[in-house]
Amino acid sequence: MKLSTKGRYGVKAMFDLAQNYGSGPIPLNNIARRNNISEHYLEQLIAVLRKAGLVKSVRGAQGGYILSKSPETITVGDIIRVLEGPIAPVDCVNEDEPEHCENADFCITRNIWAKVRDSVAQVLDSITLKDMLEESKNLQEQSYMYYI
Amino acid sequence: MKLSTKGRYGVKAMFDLAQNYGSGPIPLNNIARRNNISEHYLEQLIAVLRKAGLVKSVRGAQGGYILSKSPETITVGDIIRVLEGPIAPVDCVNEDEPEHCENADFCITRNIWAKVRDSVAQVLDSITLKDMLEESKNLQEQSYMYYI
DNA sequence: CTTATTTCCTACTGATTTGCTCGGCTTTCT
DNA sequence: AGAAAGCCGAGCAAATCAGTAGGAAATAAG
Repeated sequence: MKLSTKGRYGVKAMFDLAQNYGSGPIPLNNIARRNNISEHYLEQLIAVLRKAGLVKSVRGAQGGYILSKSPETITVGDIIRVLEGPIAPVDCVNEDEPEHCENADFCITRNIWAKVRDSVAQVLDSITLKDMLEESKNLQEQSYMYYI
Repeated sequence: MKLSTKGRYGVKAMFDLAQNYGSGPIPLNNIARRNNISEHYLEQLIAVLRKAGLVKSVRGAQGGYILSKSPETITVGDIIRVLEGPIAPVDCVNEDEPEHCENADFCITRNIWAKVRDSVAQVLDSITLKDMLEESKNLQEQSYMYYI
């Protein structure tokens, strides 16, 4: 039940882009440096995000990446699904094309995995990049208060 | 975010033992055959469950395995934790000993993974083997009704 | 006492996934 | 022209997965 670094790095990178939303294209090496991620590896991940239409790229000098939609319209679930595939603890409850299983109708464990899938999806789909930006602002205010 | 076969097979095997609870020790080859699992492989998994105290074994002819507690006191979460380790989509929100991360206090993504962990744990910890037995009975009744 | 049944234990293995690295090509701004 | 970026494909070491293989020890039944 672990997430791979694809999903983790992907969410970090997208959050970084959200924090810089409106400031033009952000070069990948900036994102990689700020988040301690190998630039070459992140390149492969963001290529997937680009092909899925979540980010746009600007080539050439002063180029970089931009969110293709505003932060409130992108959820963590969107990012995870692109990088990790459909949310499902086991293949027989896959969101897209559930693997066929002849005794699915009578399978008790299957119902459990469906519940897990739904609860994970509910959490991930309810959090937008904008929510994260706001939470980040709250945290900063709190730590400011702490030093008064 | 996939469960391995360890968790899946383990829950199936434990549910099988729950269905046979009170009928003395159940030999492993029966469980393996009923659930289409390699007996040798299941052997390794049930050894872990035994060492964790979830099942008891009876050696020798007419031996086998028995749940060490009644089905209503064993949750799916208990089984998964034994076979797959602590529930956590990433190590920094591990239930037992979270991996140290110096900027955990300011990490926004960390909060997301903690929410995922909690929602998964909530689902898995709320389902006991007895719940599964009852659901199984309901399903059987429904399919009986269907044929009247 | 012997034999069949069953658990217990250790080691090995092929396939797949993960988490990268390396090198080079193309585009575009200055 | 040159530097700064994205784009692309190949390769690779380590870990994990999902088993196999083979036998030793315990116990019930005959």
